[in-house]
Amino acid sequence: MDNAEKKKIETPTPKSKFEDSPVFNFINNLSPIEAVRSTSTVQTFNSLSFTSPPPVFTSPHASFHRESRFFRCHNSVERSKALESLHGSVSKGEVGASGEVDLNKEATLEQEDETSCELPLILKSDSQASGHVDSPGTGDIVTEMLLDPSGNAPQGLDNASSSSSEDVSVGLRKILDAQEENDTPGADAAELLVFRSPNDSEAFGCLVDKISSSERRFCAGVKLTKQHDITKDVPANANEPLAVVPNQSVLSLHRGSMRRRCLDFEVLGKRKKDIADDHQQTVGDNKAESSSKCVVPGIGLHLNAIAMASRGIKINTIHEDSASLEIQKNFPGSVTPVQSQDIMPETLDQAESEPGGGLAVEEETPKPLVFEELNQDSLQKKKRKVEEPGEGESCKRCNCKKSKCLKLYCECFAAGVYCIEPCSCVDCFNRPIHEDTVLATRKQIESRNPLAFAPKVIRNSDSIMETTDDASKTPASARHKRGCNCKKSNCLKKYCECFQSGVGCSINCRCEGCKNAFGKKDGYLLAIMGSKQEEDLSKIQQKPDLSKDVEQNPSSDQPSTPLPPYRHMVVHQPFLSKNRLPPTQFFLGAGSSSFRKPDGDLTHARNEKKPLETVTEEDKTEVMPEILSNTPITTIKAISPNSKRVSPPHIGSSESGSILGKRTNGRKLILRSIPSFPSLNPNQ
DNA sequence: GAGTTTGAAACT
DNA sequence: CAGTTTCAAACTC
Repeated sequence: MDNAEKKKIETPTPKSKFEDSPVFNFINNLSPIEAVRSTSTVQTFNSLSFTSPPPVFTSPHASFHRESRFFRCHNSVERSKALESLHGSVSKGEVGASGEVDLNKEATLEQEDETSCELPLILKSDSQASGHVDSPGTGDIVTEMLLDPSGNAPQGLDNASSSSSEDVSVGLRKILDAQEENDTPGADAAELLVFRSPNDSEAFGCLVDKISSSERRFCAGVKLTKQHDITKDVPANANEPLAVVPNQSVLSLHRGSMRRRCLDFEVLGKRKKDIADDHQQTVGDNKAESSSKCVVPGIGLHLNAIAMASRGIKINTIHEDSASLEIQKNFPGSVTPVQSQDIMPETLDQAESEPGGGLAVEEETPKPLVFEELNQDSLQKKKRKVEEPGEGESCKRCNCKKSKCLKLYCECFAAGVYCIEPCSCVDCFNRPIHEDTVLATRKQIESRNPLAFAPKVIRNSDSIMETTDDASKTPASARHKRGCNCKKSNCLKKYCECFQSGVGCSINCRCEGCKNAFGKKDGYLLAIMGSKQEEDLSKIQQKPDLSKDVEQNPSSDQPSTPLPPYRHMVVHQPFLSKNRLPPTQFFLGAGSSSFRKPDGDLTHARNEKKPLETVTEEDKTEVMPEILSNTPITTIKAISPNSKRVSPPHIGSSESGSILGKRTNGRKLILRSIPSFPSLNPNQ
C-alpha cells in the first residue's frame, strides 16, 4: 500500500492513469481534512523552504517545536525505547527490506547531501520536506511532525496516520538512517530533532514552566563526540577548522543545545552508550574528555552556561552603560535560560569546533551570523584569553570536597551540568560515567524539592523595567525564587543569592539589613503597597474592561511600562512568546544592563518595537507578565499613571502569595504559555 | 594559597 | 517548622 502510493506520488503519473492507480484511491480516501493538511503543509514548506534561516523565523519556530518535542522525549520512556528499536531496525531495513526502506534511504542520502552543507539542522529537515517533492508524502508528514510537533504537524499526522502508522516509522527510520550513516549531518539531524529542544525549551522555560525547564536542562545532554564528528565531516579536511567555521556557525545557531555539556537523563539509549564508550576509552583520562567538554565555554547548559554567556554579552552591552558597569562586573548575569540560547549556540559551537576553543565573548552575542569574521587563530586566541583568566567565570567549576558533587552544594550539579576537568572537586560523581548515580540523586533531591533544579531567579518581562529611571534600578520583575536569608552581608555580596543573580530582594527574602543594590526588600514591599493603592484607585476610576485595559497598555503604555526593554530584546529575538518569557533572557542578556539603560533608550526601544510586534501579541504578553511578576516597582507612582497595567494582582496583598493574586496566578501562567504559541505562526 | 566568613543545603 | 550541622562559595589577607 504505502509503497505503491508513495511511488505513485513520487513519479509523475499521467493524469489519465490516476483513476486506475492506487493514487487515485489514495486521493479518494483523502478527507477534507487532508486538503487542509496539505494546505498547511504547503505553508510550512514555503516558509521553511527559504533556506536562509531567518533568525526570526527559525528561532520562534524552533523553540516552539523543540519545546513540545522535548517534552515528548522527556516524558516518555517510550520514546527512547522507540528510538532504540527503530535504531535497531535501521540495520535490518538496510539489509532487507522493503522498498520503503530503500526509498527512505535514498531520501536520507539526498537529505544528507542537501543538508550536509551549511544548512542548519532545522533547515535540513525543512529542505528535506520542501525539497523532495517526490519523496513520500508520508515522509514529509513525518518530517513535518518532527519538526513541528506542536504546530501544524499534528494535523498532518492525523491525516497521515490514516494512511498508516508505518509511515511514521518510516520517517523515523529516515532520520535514524541518517544518524547511522553517521556522524554526518544526517546523524546530526537525528540528534537535533531530539536534542534541540532543550535549548529552545529553555527559552520558553521562563515563567510558565520553570519546573519543566529545569528538567529540560538536565536532559539536554550532548554528545561531544558526535559533534566533533560533525565538525569533521563538514569540511573536507578535518584539520582545518577554518573552513568549517562558517558552516558550523550556522549549524550551531540552530542547535546550540546539542553541544552543551549537560546531564542527559532522558535519552540514555544510544547517546548514553556513546558517552560510556567515550569514557571507557578515556576512562583514565577523564580529564581529556572533560577538557574537551570544557573547551566548550558555555558548556553548562543551565544557569551556568547562561550566566556565562550572559556575561559575555553583558559585558559588551554593559559597556555602553558605564554606570552599570560596576554592577555588571560583579554579576555575571542573570540566569535566564532563554537568553542562553541566543548566545550559547554560537559560543558553544565555536568553542567546540575549535580545539583550543574557549569562549569568544565578543563575537557571539552581537552578530550571531558573522562567522567569517572569526578568524580561527584570532578566535582561539581570544578564547584562550578568555578562558584562562576567566575560566572560573566562563565555566562553572566546583571545588567540592565532600559532597561528591551530588548535592546542591555543588554548583555544577545544581546547574544540571557535569563537572569538567577544570573542576577541583574530589571524588566527583557528577560525571557522565556515573550518570545513573547522578540521575538517581537528582531524583531524590527533586522528590524533596521539586523546584530544586529550577531556576533560582524568576524574571518577569513586564516588570523588568518598571523601575523607573530611579537609582535603585531594581529589576523589578526579576526575583529570587526563594529569596535570600542573609544576616551579615546586607545582601551586598555574592553570598546573597539575590545579589548574585542581579536581582532585588523581595518579600520572599528573610534578609536582615537588606541593602541590595538591585532592589531592597523594603523597596519591594513599598512598591507593592504603592502599586496596590494605585491599582485600587485605578479600579475605582476605571472600571472598564480589564481586558481592554490590558490590551491598551502595551500600546498606550507609559514609559513606565516595562515592555520597552523587553521589546527591545525582541527585536533580536522575534519570539512573541519570548517576549514574556524571554524577559528573562532579555533581562539577563541585557541583563542587568537592560534595566539600567537610560530611559530614553528604553523608550526608544519601545517605540521601535511596537511596530514590529502586533498589538495583539503585545497585549498578550503584557497582560501576562504583569500578573506573573511580583514586580515591585519602586517608583510606581511615577511609572504608572494609567495604573491600568499596574498589577492588580500584586496589589492584592502585601505578601508574595497574595501578590500574585489568587485568581490570576495559576490562570495567568496558563494563558501565557498557550496564547503565545499560536500567535507565533501568524506573525511569521 | 590559606584561612575566614557567609549563607544555602541538608539534616534532625 | 525551627534549630543545627554540613558544605562550598565568596571573601580577606
